[in-house]
Amino acid sequence: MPELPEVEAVARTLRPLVQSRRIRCVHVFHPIATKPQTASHVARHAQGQRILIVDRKGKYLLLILGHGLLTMHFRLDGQLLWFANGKELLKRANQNKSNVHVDVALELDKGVLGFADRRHFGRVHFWESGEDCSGLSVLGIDALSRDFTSGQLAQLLAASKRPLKDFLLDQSYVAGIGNIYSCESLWHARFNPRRRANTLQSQEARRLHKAIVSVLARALECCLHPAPDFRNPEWWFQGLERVLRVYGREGKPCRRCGEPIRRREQGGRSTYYCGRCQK
DNA sequence: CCTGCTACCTGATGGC
DNA sequence: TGCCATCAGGTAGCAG
Repeated sequence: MPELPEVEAVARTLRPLVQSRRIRCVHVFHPIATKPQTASHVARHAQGQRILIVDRKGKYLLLILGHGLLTMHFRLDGQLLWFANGKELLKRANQNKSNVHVDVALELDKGVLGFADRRHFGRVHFWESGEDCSGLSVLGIDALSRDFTSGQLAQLLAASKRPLKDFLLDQSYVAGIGNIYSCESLWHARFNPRRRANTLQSQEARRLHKAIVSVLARALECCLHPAPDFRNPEWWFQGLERVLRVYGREGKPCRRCGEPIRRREQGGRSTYYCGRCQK
């Protein structure tokens, strides 16, 4: 569940389920999911605490506890699951037959929250303070926050010589944009992904800002309708293809000018763009 | 400091 | 069918 809109939809859906619940017990089925922290570190510190706030920063989901916080990062494929109680968790999770994979589970005073990622890229960590989490403290302006204005974006762009695509993927400038929505934003704003950030005029920065905000807003709407269904281990975001204009459309005609969409490796990732109308 | 590359993992898909 | 290569929405760590 990768980029900002997906994590935001998860945070909003999760909030009423866990806010002000107490964590009775932490089960770490696959300790790789807490690396480099140990399973017992996470379990010991989280157990017995109340979840005060469910928050999101960039692509991080935060559970603010009475003391310290849990961070969850889904990387490429991580997801949340929900079980009625500990009994149901143990019956269904990680049994050969059931095929329900769970890496970490928080048994609450009502219900069980599971964190699952078969690929084991995703992570659950405990921190005394958010500042201790390097991935969190390095984040720039959150793309959904009020602070993300076109003026702020213009300033950041002016200070970077990197290609726009790389700039947008770097979470320390603007947090939350990933491979899909960077492609989408650049397509909407009609910028070539290789264009250098500091070559944008202020008018152009405004155009990019508008594209990012509208792309993320539309994706968030899509992610919320229907909302994630944590009870169904098969759940995933539906209908994103509907809102995507360029990502994954290699060879298909550009929806603006008809030119075949190209795919190119940039920064080790696939970038989709129109060679004719993105300048 | 900045930038670019690789490793980290598993599963789905498509060509032969 | 089976086997192999390629691809996947992300980031940490390291070398230059």
